Amino acid sequence: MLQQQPLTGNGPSNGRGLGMSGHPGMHSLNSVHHPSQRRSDGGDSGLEGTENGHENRRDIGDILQQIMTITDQSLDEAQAKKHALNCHRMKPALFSVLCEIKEKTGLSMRNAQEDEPQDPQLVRLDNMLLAEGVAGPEKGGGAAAAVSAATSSGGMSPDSSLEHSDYKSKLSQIRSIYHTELEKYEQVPCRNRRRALTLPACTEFTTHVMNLLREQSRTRPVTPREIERMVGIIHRKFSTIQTQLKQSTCEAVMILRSRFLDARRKRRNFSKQATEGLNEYFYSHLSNPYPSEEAKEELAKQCGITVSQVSNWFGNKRIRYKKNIGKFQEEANLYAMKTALGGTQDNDSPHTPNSTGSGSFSLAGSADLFLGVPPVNGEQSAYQMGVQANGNWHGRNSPPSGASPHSDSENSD
DNA sequence: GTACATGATTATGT
DNA sequence: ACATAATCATGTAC
Repeated sequence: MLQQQPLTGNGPSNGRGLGMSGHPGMHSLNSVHHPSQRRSDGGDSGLEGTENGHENRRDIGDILQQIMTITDQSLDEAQAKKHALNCHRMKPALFSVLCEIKEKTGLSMRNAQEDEPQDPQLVRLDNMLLAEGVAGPEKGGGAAAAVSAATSSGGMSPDSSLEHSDYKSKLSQIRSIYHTELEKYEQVPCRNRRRALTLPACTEFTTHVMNLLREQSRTRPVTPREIERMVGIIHRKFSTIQTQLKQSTCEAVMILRSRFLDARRKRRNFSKQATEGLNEYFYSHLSNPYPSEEAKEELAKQCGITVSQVSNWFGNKRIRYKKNIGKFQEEANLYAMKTALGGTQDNDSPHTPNSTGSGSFSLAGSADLFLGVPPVNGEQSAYQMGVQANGNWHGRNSPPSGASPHSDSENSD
């Protein structure tokens, strides 16, 4: 009676009938749970018309014998034999016993670590890919946003648009490779499989293995549970591949990004015209070399650089000039001359020296002031005045405090 | 290879 | 937010 239970077909319904379609009772035997007694007598009196254990034992011996010799036979012979065995009335019983033995040996349990909790590393990778604009929806601005985020802090190099598009194209290359690959490995749940026109490799492979195992379960003990486990293993393998793909994609993006940032950091000297324009402005506003925002914009346009580059340049120039005025005398002279003579160069300037505290510096007005003064001996030349009167420009907030006799207002012209 | 020039970055102050 | 000062990192001349 115990043996009867499996036959009532209460086993899991998935796997049912697969590859066993021609064998009534087979599917239920596949999922037999405690048939241990069955082996003891080999009886199975419940099985279709078995008269006695004696005959059964002979049957089984016969079957085993046939199985043992099957590999020695030709393909055709073996095929025929397989079919015959398949139809043998003892097959279901034997099958279930073999399955049970297999289950007990733990053979099929290998690699059966179930549950795969969401890997935190994978989550991180996903987030990163999303942030970099590789994963997620293709929004034209994705890559650009990442780039501008990366560059917003500092000034963009003048050819940033070039590098920009370079970065973008490289990133979209990575993106497309990533998606092509990911498609292969993505596990499309069987239920939604119809959605995809081309099956991802994972699903295809899984289906293939499942079919193979089902087919093989006709001739060797393979339980549906085992098939399920195998599917699990395959999925895990594929998700490992997926993780690796994500990892290397992240790496590629990082490399691309660092290269881009490096390129941004790379220093390229400004063109001669640009330096000239900047110097002209600087020396013609020596008393207050703080271009206003508009002046900076103007200069940036004129020199083909960015506003922040202009700011950098002026920052560097001021500090370096102040540090070593003597060294810059010749240059100052030159530009003063230039400005005085041609003046053409529209540093025309709205001489908009930065509004902040402009009033305080009037020491040496501007170009015109040091025009006539040859670079005497460095230290005392009129050029320094802008700086020297009271130490430096940044006293510009503090009133001249007597240090500058002839000044009360900034008059750059 | 070295020294210097120069654009960019960073820390700090206002 | 902007300026300075120091520093970094690279370009360039020798």
